Amino acid sequence: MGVSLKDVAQRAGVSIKTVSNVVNNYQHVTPAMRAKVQKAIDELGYRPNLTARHLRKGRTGIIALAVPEFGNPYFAELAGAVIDAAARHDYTVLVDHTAGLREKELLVSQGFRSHVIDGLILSPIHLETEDLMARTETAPLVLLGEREYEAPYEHIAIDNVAAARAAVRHLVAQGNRRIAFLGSRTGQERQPAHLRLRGWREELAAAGITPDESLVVVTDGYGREDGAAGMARLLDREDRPDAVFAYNDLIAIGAMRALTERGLRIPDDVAVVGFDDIEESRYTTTTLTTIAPDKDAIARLAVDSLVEQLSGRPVAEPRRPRPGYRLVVRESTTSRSDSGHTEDL
Amino acid sequence: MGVSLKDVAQRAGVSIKTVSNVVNNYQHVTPAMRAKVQKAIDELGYRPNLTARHLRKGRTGIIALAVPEFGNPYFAELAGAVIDAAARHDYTVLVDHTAGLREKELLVSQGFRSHVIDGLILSPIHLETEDLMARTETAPLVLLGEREYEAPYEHIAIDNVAAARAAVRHLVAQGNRRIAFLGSRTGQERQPAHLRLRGWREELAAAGITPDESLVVVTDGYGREDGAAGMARLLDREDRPDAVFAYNDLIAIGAMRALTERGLRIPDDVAVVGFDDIEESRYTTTTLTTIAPDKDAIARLAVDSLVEQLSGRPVAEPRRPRPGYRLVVRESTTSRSDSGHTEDL
DNA sequence: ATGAAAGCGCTAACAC
DNA sequence: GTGTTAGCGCTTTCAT
Repeated sequence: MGVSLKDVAQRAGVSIKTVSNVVNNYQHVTPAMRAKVQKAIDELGYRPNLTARHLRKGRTGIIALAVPEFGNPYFAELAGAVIDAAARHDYTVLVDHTAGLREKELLVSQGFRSHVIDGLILSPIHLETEDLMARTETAPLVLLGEREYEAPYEHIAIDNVAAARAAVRHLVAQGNRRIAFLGSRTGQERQPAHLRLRGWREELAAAGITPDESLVVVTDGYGREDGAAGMARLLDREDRPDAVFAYNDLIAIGAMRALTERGLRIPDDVAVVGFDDIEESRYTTTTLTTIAPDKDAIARLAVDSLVEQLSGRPVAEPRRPRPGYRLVVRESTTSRSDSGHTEDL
Repeated sequence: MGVSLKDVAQRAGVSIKTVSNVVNNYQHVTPAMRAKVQKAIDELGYRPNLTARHLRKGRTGIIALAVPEFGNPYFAELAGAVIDAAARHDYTVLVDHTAGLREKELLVSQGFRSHVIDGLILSPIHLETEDLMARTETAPLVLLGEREYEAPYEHIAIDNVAAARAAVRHLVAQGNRRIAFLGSRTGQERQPAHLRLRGWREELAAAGITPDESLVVVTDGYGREDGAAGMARLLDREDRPDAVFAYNDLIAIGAMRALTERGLRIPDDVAVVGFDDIEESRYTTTTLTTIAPDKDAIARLAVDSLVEQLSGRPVAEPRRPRPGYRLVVRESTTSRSDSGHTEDL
């Protein structure tokens, strides 16, 4: 096995405690002693066994982040931001994906690695409030994303309704009237796209346009192919829309692909707005107008909340921090000369 | 603190060992005893403390994966594949990113979390052979990616030279002659793009075309913006190329964006080939021809190798498994009717 | 088939 | 300032 504190102590001719003091940069160690111990450490190539330290301290310094899938760049970019935010607090991140399966989300929220992770950041899609209420795991949990829950957990999310309204308002301002919503899951109230769909309804109504529910398109998933398939179905109808508000950028990009394949021009024939501001949206041939959630702020708020709870703050009254977002206007909704500006909201 | 084995033993009126037997599904436990213990476990809500188990067993069941950045979908997609492959061996993956910094790569390879990870899969960019030789950490390490090392570690990578040659051969077959290489780092031999650049040189020579080194474009990084900037510089010259072979898909996508902005048609004016086959490449307005490494195979081979080493196989003679790859022909190199076919190589 | 006891490597109390 | 000791929760001989 490896070299332990005992081995180093023996070599240096001191006690275990002294070596421990040196390793942990304890204040009151004479420089001479420190040097002597350090020499033994170097000679033996000693590396502290963090597992033992974890057992002793009851904490590991590891937090978990569970997202639906890395295939969606939004979550990949978010994961990078979380890792950086956690590193600033000396936490390491264990990343997992749930494939958007309620089963897997449940498993993760119950603490799939009990006692090895100090806390969890979870971005659920199909988890239900009752799942959360039945949770027995005691490690702190912070929720991310659009789904809303009646459960005593901190939830970090931008104001999705307001953001969706901003997107639709922009489309209306550009003169569009038949605006479709692409990426609904089912007709139910608690579906993932709930809030953005509500924003779509509210803003249309506010603009004096009666929301045409037949323009709400259900997709199988939230990827590019789902957007392409949904858009294709929409275009098969007689009365095609003049604009599309997509649940996320991937769906929007899939939709743009479908439009291109049919020879339709963006935005002249159909304007498109997405949601997420993944980097890809800045490089599509027709660059994509989108809502840009402040991913760094989301990551920071989530990690800060977790760290705070780990330091002992009670969660009696979970807050609901609101990270910022922007509407980023690009070519998919405007003539090229107009695009490129950004609206902070 | 939490509920321990001792608490359960006390409640059930048995010894610790018996409870442990039940928890670990040990064979020789009478059903009656098992039921009694299980009851106590359920009543107390006992969860085994994995940290303690780790300390005792000297293994944690956690392996680390370190990639340059999640912003590149290739690595995000690969990470997903590695997590799945590891799960099949009951390993959990701790994902980290190095930002492509040699400093960070060094840190990670030295075992940034000693004793908590059983092994490491690292995709280096700027790490040097000497760094690897100086490594003191004993946890097994598996290397990924294009860089080559003279060090005793297993290295999983497709045949980059052959793959690059296939890409260039395809371009030549389409009638292109002035084929640029986009994404070189410096003029040195050991640069990251080394092998793909060699493939470019070899295939051109084989086709009877003298490689024009002025068509090798250095970029600052490996992202979309780097590709756009590099392509712009190339187009500022008088004698523009008729085709571009990019180091990866992101650079290729950036290049396509630059071409579009200048009103050039793809592939009529300039054909483009990428490398990685990220999903995005199937949805760009002009879909991108690319080399598609078998990511699942790469992930599987890497995890299998690690697991094998963890089970005791010596690494005296590290192998060099060669996962497969394909040339996926899309619109960026052919007229639309020709595209969509795939060549297994 | 079950129990008793040792010890994985470390930190935290408490002595000196 | 430095040494001694107990114990975190678990698995693993070794008894019985």
